[in-house]
Amino acid sequence: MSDERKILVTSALPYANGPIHIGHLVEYLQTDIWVRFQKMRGHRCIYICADDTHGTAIMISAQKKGVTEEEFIAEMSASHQTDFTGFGIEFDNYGSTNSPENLEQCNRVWKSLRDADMVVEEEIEQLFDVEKGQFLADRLVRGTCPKCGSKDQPGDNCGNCGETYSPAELVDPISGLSGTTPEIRKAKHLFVQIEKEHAFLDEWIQSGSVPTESANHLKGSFLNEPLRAWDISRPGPYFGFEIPDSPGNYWYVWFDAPIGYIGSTQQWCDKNGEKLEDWWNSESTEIHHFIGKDIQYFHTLFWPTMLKTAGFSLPTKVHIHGFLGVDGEKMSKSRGTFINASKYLEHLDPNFLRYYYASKLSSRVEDIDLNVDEFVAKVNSDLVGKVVNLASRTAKFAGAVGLSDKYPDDGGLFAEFATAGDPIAEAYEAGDFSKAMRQILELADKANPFVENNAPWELKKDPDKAQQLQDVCSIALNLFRQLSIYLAPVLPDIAEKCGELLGEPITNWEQSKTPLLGTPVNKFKHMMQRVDPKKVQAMIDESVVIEETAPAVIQNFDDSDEALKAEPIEDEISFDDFMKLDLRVARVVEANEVPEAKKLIQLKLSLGGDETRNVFAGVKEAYEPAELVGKLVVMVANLAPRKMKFGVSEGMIIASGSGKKEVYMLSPDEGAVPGQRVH
RNA sequence: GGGGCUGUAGCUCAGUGGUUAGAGCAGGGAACUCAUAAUUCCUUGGUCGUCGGUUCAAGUCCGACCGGCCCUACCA
Repeated sequence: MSDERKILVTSALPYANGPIHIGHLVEYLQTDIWVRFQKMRGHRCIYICADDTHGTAIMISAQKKGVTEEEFIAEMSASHQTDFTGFGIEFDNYGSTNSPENLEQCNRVWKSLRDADMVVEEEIEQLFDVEKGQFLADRLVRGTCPKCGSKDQPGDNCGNCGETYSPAELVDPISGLSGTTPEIRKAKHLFVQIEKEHAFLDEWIQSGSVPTESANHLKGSFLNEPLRAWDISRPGPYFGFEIPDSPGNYWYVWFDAPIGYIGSTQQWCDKNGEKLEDWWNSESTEIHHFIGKDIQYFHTLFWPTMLKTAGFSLPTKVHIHGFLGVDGEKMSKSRGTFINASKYLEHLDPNFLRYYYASKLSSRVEDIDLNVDEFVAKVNSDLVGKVVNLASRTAKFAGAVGLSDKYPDDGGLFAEFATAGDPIAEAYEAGDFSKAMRQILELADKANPFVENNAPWELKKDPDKAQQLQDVCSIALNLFRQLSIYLAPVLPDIAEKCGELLGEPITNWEQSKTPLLGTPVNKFKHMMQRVDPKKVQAMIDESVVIEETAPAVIQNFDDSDEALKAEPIEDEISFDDFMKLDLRVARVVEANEVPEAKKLIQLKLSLGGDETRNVFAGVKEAYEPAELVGKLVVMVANLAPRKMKFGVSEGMIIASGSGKKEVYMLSPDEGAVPGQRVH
């Protein structure tokens, strides 16, 4: 450990629009473990994070709550930090993107982009909500497609004809904020031409700073064609920083968020008498970002481009992780598996989750699954049964006499454990925590048989064997101490308790190489409770989100509000509006496989007599063509025809569900005949 | 369709081209009682998705196919 490294580590900045949940924690725990590991190895390592506080969503949430944005983000930041502290996540600095330090760094990066002639301006026609006094993001506008006349289309492209357009081209646009008709206003937007750095990115992506699988993905997608200029401005009002040389315009939240890494570092430097340049402009400092796969292109395309242009160091490594699932499914509020950090802490020990995640995380960009049964079994069996048990079963025999003065012959166990420290450290370094945990548990599996074979409980019965008893316990406790050192990045609490038990704090990895001798052994206290499955269940039960105002009559139905939340009810329409929609009962008379299509089935629908329609329906994953023939369905009969890849579709079948396999066609009760109108 | 990833025991996963493919958990049997119904020992269980190819040698490399996931294009 001669070469001390200087390492700056970040986790993605949590957005100040909601509480921390167990999905977020995959990232923060992973990063915290890595940072603690580096610190134990004697490196200079700082962990930098901040709340990501800007953007439209924050404005809307603050408005809803009736507080200022500043009040809103202050409260959220406090809540985030409480959660992080509760899980033992220790930042060296936790800042905010809404800070003077960050503004200063944004200005600096911005000036560099200007100087490098990376920024272009373009007038864009955008819709303005007069009532709310703000420009509307594309997704906040709906209206009629200018090309095909389909109603209720989003502001960026038509779901019907596929035409892309600007929201200003929509016919009869409606604001999603106020429901009023917005007016067209021109606004100047600023774009960063990252295409200018395409060659640099091609090379950087392959440099080893990005996981291979991500590099391959980027190479085959974004980098395979010219990179689109990045729209980094938003017209006011917008909660963010106003662009100094473009009054009335604000930096888009994704511009100032990553710069928040630097801004928060600046804050830390100011507090600690350090120079920012030593961390962000130094070849001897490593920079490691930990992020989720969903935001990789910000961190692997835009971010390096910004850093390079502004003369900052490039990331040494971008560690990318997958998403968290629970029991094989996405986290779900209705199932109670969307668990907030604070809710977890009400019921369970944070160390359980720290260990469980560590035992699942690898250096690959893979989703991990929190299997509830496995969670209980693994923590109880590995940590309580094997590791902690080692101390629990021997400490009290040694309490009276302490540890032996001379390390006894243990058949090479201590030396073996000490040697194992190197591969374990390698696994930690690579982010392969699951491998590290496996190796540590292998050691624990060698320590327990040692105790078994030397039966201290038998030795205790014979006063002549007192020395032997002390020796056996000294060995077992030293082995336990080695395990605690190796687990310390994951389980700092266990390391601390081990330090208390044996009278010497655990602070450094190298302590695993030398046994403790001749010191007293303190009274053993339980180091970790077993996981109580009942508490896990209680946590899940309390996390279930149900409809608040369910009328008494339907209380027996436990339908969740998930579907409604996913797609809120549309604005009110008049009866005339409704009558424009011509729904008809139709019979499927033909259903053909479209071999090249992934989602579509070609249907011939009969409205009775000779009236038929050719319809492409996106139900391939949910229905077999054969089972559809003869079926009565409900179709939109007067929908404008749409040209699709495999032909023209002349209508739409009514179905519910989120798509893919979750598609449920509606069919009439018996007696209905094709051609009948539905109203 | 294009791009990326993935398929090893009931479950979660290891397996630098080289002896009869491993671990943990779960299952079965026994021992022990120091320990938080902890521990230890023994044991059941796999055509390594399928088919080809390269090689003296393939779970491992290559190709095709089949299945799963993600992004994207066609969810009227």
